[in-house]
Amino acid sequence: MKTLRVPEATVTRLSIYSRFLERLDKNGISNVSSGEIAEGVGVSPAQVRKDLAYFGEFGTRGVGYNVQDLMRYTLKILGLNRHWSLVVVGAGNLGFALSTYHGFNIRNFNIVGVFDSDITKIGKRIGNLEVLSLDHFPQLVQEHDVHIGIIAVPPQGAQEVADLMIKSGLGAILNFAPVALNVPDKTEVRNVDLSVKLEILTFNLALRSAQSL
Amino acid sequence: MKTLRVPEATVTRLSIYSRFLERLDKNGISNVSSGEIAEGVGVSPAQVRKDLAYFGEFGTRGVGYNVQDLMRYTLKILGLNRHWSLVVVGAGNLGFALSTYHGFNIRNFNIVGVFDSDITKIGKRIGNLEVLSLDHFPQLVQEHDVHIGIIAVPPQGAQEVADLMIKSGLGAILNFAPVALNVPDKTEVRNVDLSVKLEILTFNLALRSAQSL
DNA sequence: GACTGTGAAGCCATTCACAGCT
DNA sequence: AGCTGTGAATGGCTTCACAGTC
Repeated sequence: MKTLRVPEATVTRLSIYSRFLERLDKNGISNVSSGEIAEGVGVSPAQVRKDLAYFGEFGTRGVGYNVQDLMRYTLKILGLNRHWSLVVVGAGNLGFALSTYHGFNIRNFNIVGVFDSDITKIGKRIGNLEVLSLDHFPQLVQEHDVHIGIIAVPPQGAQEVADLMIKSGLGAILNFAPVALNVPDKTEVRNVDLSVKLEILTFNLALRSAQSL
Repeated sequence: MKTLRVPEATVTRLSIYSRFLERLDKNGISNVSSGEIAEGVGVSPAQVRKDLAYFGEFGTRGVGYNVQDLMRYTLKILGLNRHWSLVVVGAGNLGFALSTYHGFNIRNFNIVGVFDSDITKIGKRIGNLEVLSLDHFPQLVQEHDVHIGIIAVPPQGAQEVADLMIKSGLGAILNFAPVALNVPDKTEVRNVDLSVKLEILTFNLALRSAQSL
């Protein structure tokens, strides 16, 4: 088997390209060059071409790329030629925001369950869902063929939730809790750490004011 | 002047180390080795030492690092030896969640203003803040000496908000809108793109099921 | 003996530059 | 002439391996 080794940064940009292409398509633009994509998303043209080259030849020399075709290819590569059901654990403010985040729907993601261990939150309505006790977690995951879970609980509870997710058969976790999760190799985990991003900003601001002394 | 060129990945990890060290400190642990830090946050021991080496020598050979000292150093490096006032633009679900996110307070970040252009949201209470019209934006930024703004509006409005932030004197932006912002070089921007992270997961899940055919 | 600090090596991602096609 | 596709060159981050210190 040809083992496709693609840099994660490339996958990240592919996701961004695909959204940009959707925008072009919606605006009725049918052809685009690597330079225009680069301009639109803030990378170099060579980078765009190299990224796409990992997956095939999608363009026409001298002309560029067909927007609709390339859009479909990128979506397919990202696995977005199907629906994905998601579950969210944690019905606090962040969990609520994620459960109702419109950006997910647009990209074919569907939240099918929201869970919390806090008895005061169970039964609460979020959109057309009801917050459930974690007792129902494994069953709902099975019924809806869920593969991805989102963790939006405080750090102390995150590992326990991850364990439950893995035991219930999820293959991928998006973790918003600021802790390193311990999971088997086969489980894909990506962290979104809100404070870290802010601290990159403060680092740079602090550096800058130190330099101007 | 010695120009300190530090990889962004190093800054990211520094932020993670510092939080881990806070946890150790809270648990009364006073000494730690690079191996223990590595274990705790999921990187290699050499990486930990290399990262710290960008900023000085903080350990004792044969012994390790003093937790409290190293914690303070890392916080200082990240610019967290002071308070930072933040403003959030966008009082939708995401803006609301960010405005009330406890993780920010813990790290010395303080949300001092939440704004929206939607007249139905203005006046709404979020914690002890009131959602304000953008008319008040420049004034509040000045009064509270704000340097960092968070964008939590739909993609169409993001660039306009960024322009206002820059005109009002902010030096750094954390952008949750899934678009590339156009800003002058001096303005620091970092993007948090929720869909992108999910799509890295679907990419890997799709890849995996393709490989097992 | 244990663990840090660091030059060197290795590895990976990005950029360059140009051949190839329309 | 214009733009893609790609091998080669570059640059940057991570890992290695060991000298230095307690």
